[in-house]
Amino acid sequence: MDPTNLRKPMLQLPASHLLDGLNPEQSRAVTTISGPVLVVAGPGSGKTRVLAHRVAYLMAHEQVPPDRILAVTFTNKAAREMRDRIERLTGGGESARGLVMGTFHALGVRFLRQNPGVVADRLGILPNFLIYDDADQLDLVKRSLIEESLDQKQYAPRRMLSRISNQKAQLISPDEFAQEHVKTFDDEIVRRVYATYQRLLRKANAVDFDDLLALPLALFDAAPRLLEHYQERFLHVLVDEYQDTNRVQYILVSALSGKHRNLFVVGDPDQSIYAWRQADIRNILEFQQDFPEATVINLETNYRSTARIVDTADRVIRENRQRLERSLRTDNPEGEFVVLRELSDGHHEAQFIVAEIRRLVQSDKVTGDDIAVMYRTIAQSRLIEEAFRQSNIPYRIVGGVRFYDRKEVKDVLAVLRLLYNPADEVSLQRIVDNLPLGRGIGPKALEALRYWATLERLPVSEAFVALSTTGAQVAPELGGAGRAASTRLGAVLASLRGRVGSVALTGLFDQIVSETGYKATFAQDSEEEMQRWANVLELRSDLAKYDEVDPAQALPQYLEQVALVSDVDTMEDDSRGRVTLITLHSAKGLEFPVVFIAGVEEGLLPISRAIEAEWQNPAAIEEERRLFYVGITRAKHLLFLTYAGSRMLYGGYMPSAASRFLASLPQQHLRTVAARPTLARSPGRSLTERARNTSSSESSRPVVVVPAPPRKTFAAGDHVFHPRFGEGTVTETADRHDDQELAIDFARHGVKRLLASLANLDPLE
DNA sequence: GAAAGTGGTCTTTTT
DNA sequence: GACCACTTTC
Repeated sequence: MDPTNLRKPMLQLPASHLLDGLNPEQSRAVTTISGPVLVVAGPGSGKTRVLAHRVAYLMAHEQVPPDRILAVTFTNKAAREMRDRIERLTGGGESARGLVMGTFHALGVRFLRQNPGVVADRLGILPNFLIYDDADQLDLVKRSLIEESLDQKQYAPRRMLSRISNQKAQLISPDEFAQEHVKTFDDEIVRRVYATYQRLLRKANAVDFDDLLALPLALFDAAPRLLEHYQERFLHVLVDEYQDTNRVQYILVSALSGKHRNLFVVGDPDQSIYAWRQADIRNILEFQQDFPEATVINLETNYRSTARIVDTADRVIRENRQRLERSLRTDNPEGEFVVLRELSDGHHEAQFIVAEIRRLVQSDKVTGDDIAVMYRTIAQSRLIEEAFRQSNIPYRIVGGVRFYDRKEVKDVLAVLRLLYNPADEVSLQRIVDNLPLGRGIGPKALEALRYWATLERLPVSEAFVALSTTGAQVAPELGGAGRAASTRLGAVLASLRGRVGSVALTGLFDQIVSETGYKATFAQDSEEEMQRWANVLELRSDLAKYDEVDPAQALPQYLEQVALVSDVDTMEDDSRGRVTLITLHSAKGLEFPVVFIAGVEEGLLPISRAIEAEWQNPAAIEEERRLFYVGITRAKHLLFLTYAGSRMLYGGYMPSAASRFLASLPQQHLRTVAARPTLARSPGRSLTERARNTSSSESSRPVVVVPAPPRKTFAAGDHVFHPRFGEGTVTETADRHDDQELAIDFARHGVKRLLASLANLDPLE
């Protein structure tokens, strides 16, 4: 941590091996050590490798002490992997100790935690601050709406939060917003909500994700010598996924590298998929303007995917107008065809994916680990998950509801959070609403205590504690039942607080679930309840990981980890044979031998919101196209693209059209199969009909349509898969005209009699 | 104050 | 079809 610590590293390894196996451009990226460097790296071009080798090279060859290197990654997982890699390259052991590496947000916390005095004095944030996640923020916005007497129907909290976050990501304070950015009545509402939100956030001694980026800058403004200290210290600053940085991150990085100007950024403008959270593609496009002396290196050779996949990706992304002209190439073999498949609906799509996965796994060429199914929206995962469960295909889901976001987990976490930060009103509210101990404490009691606490200049939870210790003088207008219930809660909080810092977190957990009566709320007889209780116990095992940590430090460290881990971070490298289900966004940076992209449809990819905004904002569609590009380029060997003719939306089936993006797929790499005629559930028109009937929009351009395979016939004993009923065995068959009537015994639904032509059955081996 | 019921609204992606 | 805010009923 000490910047004056300029000790020479003990590494005396020959550094020559660090360039082994790198191509000339990669080598140049590793060895261009002084001045700003921009590496524009296409997918699969070895950028992770370059980053790791560069850091290792700086340490081993240039003798830069690890603690004078700062590397920013997009996820914690990437940081972990990078560290491992660097350690392996530099002789293992603890060689990478001292390297400052992590996400922007983790880095932000680090700066704040390292300077508690200045942060408290100048920014008004006490050392025990909490990090509010998305759900907490939303709670706070709702509370702000209530305080401002605004209708939640009219001013959707989600939208308000997104507008607030946009302001914060541009460093626009509530005051500045009020003075310069209020143009419409809606802006005026935003102004009010933003101001209140920010006030409540600070009152709760909490910071949100945007603050984690903005507050370090405020800190440096308040204490310029602090910035100088870090500038002096960091000889080298490296940033991964630079195309997805926002304005604040750009300023932070520029500031930190301001002294030595050794700023090394790696990114791919074609993979910029976070504009919606204020990522600013200009950061990478204008790097050379910002740093005129910059060296620019292009990595265009793809080592990941087959030639057919690379060419397909290249053709797709070429259609974007706002783009640096460049190409992606590979020396890899041609590989297999890309498969494009139309299905009648989402069930059938899931069933197709299941059938293909079975086929692949049974061929022994791949295992479940090798396969990922990607989609645009989390909602799509449900049908696929269901089909996997019914077919006993092991899977894991990345994204969606984080473990820490589950209700029952959050309930217990709320207590831990409140113990750490008594000002955390969001958690207090949660406890009052959800734990048995909160019963009997209604809005009136809470308001009375809140009022009293304000008068006494205490955090609200202290009012509860005070009730249990000093009783009568507290909140005199609080009557009978409410007073009794509040006193009970206060007593438990006081008792728990007495043990914080001296007892291990698991001990605290045990006391919480028993004394708050939480454990008793889970009914023994309900399977669902038992599952939820199992989740609570899983939280206990998670806490147990911190039992080795000094009890005084365990709670803050744990809570910080909870706030900053993403779902991808917890993804194990070894998925133990399970297929990965993942959103396209989360899949960035990953690779799989086999990739399915489901729902390549108008309305999903591109998403409907982007289509609606198309005329006003064509860039939105381009971002969707980049997302598709990211998906395609995750695949090493096999790529399957599927879309459905109709899809369930708001509880009803809606016709769905093939994505416009499919029109740019090169036909020579494609195997296309249209939907089988399915009479049962097919309100959507087939692709050919759609191409014939709709007008000249791009989306209607026909993709090659291969005739549907001949209808299969079934015999008794056949194993089949039905999109609704799952797996079953044919027990009887009877010929009806040119059709078959089948009796099928389904594992989960018993015997059904179905017509072969209508039932969407797929044979199973 | 709590539980059960009703009607209206939504679904983009995440550190 | 799921979830939430709001109501009715006890």
